[in-house]
Parts: sequence; structure tokens; C-alpha cells
Amino acid sequence: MTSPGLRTADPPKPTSLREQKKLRTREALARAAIRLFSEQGYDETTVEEIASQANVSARTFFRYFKSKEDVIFFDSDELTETYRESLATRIPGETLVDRVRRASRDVLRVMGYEHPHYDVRVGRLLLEVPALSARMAALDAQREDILAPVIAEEYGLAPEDPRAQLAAGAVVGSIRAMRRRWLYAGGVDRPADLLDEAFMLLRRGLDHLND
Amino acid sequence: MTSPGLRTADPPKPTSLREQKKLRTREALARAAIRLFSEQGYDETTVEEIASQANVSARTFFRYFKSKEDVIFFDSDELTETYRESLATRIPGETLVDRVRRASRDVLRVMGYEHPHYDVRVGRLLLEVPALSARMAALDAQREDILAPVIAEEYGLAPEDPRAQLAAGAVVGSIRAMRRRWLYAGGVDRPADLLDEAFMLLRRGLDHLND
DNA sequence: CGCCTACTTGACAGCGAGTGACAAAATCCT
DNA sequence: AGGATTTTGTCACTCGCTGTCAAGTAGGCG
Repeated sequence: MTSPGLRTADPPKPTSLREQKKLRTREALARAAIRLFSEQGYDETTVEEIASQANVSARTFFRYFKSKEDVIFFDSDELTETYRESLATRIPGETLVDRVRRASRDVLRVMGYEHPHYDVRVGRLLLEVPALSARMAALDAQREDILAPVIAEEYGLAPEDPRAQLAAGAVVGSIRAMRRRWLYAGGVDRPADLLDEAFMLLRRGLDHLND
Repeated sequence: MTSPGLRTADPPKPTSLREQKKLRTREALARAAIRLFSEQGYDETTVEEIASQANVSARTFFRYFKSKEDVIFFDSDELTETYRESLATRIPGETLVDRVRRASRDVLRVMGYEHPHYDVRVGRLLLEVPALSARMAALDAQREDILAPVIAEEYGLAPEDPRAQLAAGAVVGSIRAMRRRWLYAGGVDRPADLLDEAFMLLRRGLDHLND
């Protein structure tokens, strides 16, 4: 079953046989886990079950992922890096808000539409399952920490100025709110659209930071 | 609660012996737990240990608190109710931002200074321990849901208007950012002060929502 | 080709959180 | 006091997760 799917990043090292097998095992585990989670729920899925679907022992699962929830977040570092880099890139004539918006869209783009977080059922697990929502909160906090100094610099504030931290918190909080809406509202909304709406509204708030 | 007439805030039922003992056990457990958590950390403290400090079996701990982290959040419903009621109360001449600020301060006030969340060491656990930060995130989401329709009404929007939800997310996000700052910055900041600073800055952003 | 080495895996044992079941103890009621 | 009710402790069990160790597998080398 070498179906197309989970974002296999294309770093140029698909190297030797052994590595390939590891990659396949890893992917099989991730795929099985996400499918089982979204079918029967997170707590209702045991690691044993996941491992068995990938023809591996439970012990081996923990050699690939350091915890049960890690199977959902294994690529989060990459996404954080994307966010950081996109924020660091300046495009002439681009406002701060547009820069933040671009960074957020870049993250969505790198995730790709076949990413598990795009699945509404999995997405809701991210909010409802304690272990998962804790990770989400940590990621959001990370983004706040990346964003705050960027905002500070733009407004000529010290990197740790509470006003910049607050603004970053507001921005991330807005995005979180739109994420929740996407997952629970009737459902026609698409992530990118809500993101745009968020930034359209944020533009005003942020622009008045230094009144 | 089928009592006639007024809602009595503090049901004066310290009733008979059995209830008193339960109250004492409950408090002993909570106190021991918080002390141990802040002394040796959360994961390093076993339920067995907590129970033993309260001269009870581990099984009994779970009869008083439905999980290990519940010992920290057992009064969260009361705080949420305070928030909801304070937000519902209108004071003539009071702006929306001031109303939200008052509600937030009311929550702090009801918590009282001996509340575990006031302890910086415990507070940090709230952000660092997955099980606890998940609960915090859930509480914040709850407050967003309470706040959004209030904002919507004030601006003549439908209760589920995304703009109101976004604004609520921004407000709660700001508060969360200040909370983090309180817990990690050098440390002189006091919660109430950071809250004031947050609302001073928020006033501008919110007031421009309907430009 | 066979063999040595390094890496990967499975099986087993163990810990802590959490739950169900049942019997023992404490409390309440009359 | 005695019986009913509630609370508690003990036992046994599941699941997430970790350490250990022995067995298996791929790659390199003579």
C-alpha cells in the first residue's frame, strides 16, 4: 500500500533501503493512526491497535513517535520554521498586517490540503482531546513569541514591550477563533477565507497600536 | 435546586458531620496536591502521594476529583459563572471595554489572593503541563463563547457574526498573552496591572471594529 | 560468499493514571 | 441498639509509556 498522501517532505535523502523502510513504517503508522482517530475517536484508539494496523509492535510505535499524540504533530517544527522565515522576509511596500497574513497563508500552503489538520473530524479532535489541544496551545504560544518581536520592531518598541506581546496575543487569538469557527460553524467556511477575514479586521486594530 | 425565591449565593448547608468530613477530606487533598505540585512538579507527584498526605487511599482521591488535574480546576465553573454574570450586568455610562474589564477583574476578585492560580509556580504548571494547559485552553474558549455574543449585541451584529467571534478571540488572546507575561517576565508585574494595561490597549482596537 | 558490525525490532517487565466491583467501616435514622 | 445508607479500602484490570535485553536484519568487507 504505497498510496499517495501524507506530505512526504522532499528532502533529497531517500537514501539506502534501511531508511526507506523506516520511512514507510513511519508513514504507515501515521496514516493508520489518523484514520483510526477520525473513525473511532482518539481515546477509543489504542496504540496497540495502531501498531497492529502497521504490522508492528506497540513498542515500535514509540520508537517512531515519542507519544501517542505526536503522531499528529510530528511535522509541527517544520511549520513553525516556515512561519518564522516568512515573517522574517520583507516584501517592499508590504504592510505589517499583510506580512503576517502572508506568513499564515504560507503555513497553510506548506501543510498542503491533504494534511490531517485539514480534516474537520481530526481538527475537532485537536480542540477536544486534552493531549492534542495542549499541543495546539503550545504551538500558538510559540507563534506569539515569534510574532511579538516582529511587531515590536515595526512600531519601534523594545522586543519585550508588553504592547507588542499583547498585540501578538490578539492576532494569534483571532486566528484561533477563526479556526474554531471553521471547525464548528455550519462548515462552508474555508480556512483561507476566514484567515483573510481575520486579517481584514485586524488591520484596523493593529494600525492603531501607537495612537 | 428547587428552592423557592431568591438564589442564595452561598447555600449555608455545612450539614451534618458526614458532609463536614467530606469537605475536610476534599480540602486536605486539594491542599496537599497543590503543595506537592509546586514543590516537586506535577508529573513527579503521584496520586498515591497526594492521597497519602491526606490520609486517604488513592481510590478515594478519584472519588473527590475526577482526574489528577481536576484538583486544580475544581472551582472553574464558579469562576465562569462569575464572568458570565458580570458581563451580563450593565452599568449606565460604562463602555463595552470597561464592562469586559470589570468582568475580568471580578473573576480575579472572586478567586481571591490565596487561590492556587495566583501562585507563580503553579501558574507556570498551568502552561507547561499538557493536561493543565488543555484545561486552560478550554476555559479560554468558554470565555470567548460568552464574550462573542456580548460584543455582537453591542455592535448590532448577529450573535454568531464572525467579526464578533474574532474580536472575542482577540480580547481573550490578549489576556492570555498578559497572563504568560506575568508568569515568565521578570516578575514584578501584578495580574491586575497587566489586565489594566491590556484593556487600555484593547479599547482602541475594539472601538474601531465598526469603521 | 560468509562473517562481523550496527541498527532495528519484539517480548517482557514495570510504573502511574484511571475504573469497576465488592466487601468493610463509618455515619445516620428511628 | 439495630438496620439502612453512605463512604472507604482493596483487588484486579486497562492503557499510555519506558527500560532492558535478546533476536533479527541490512550493509560493509575481506
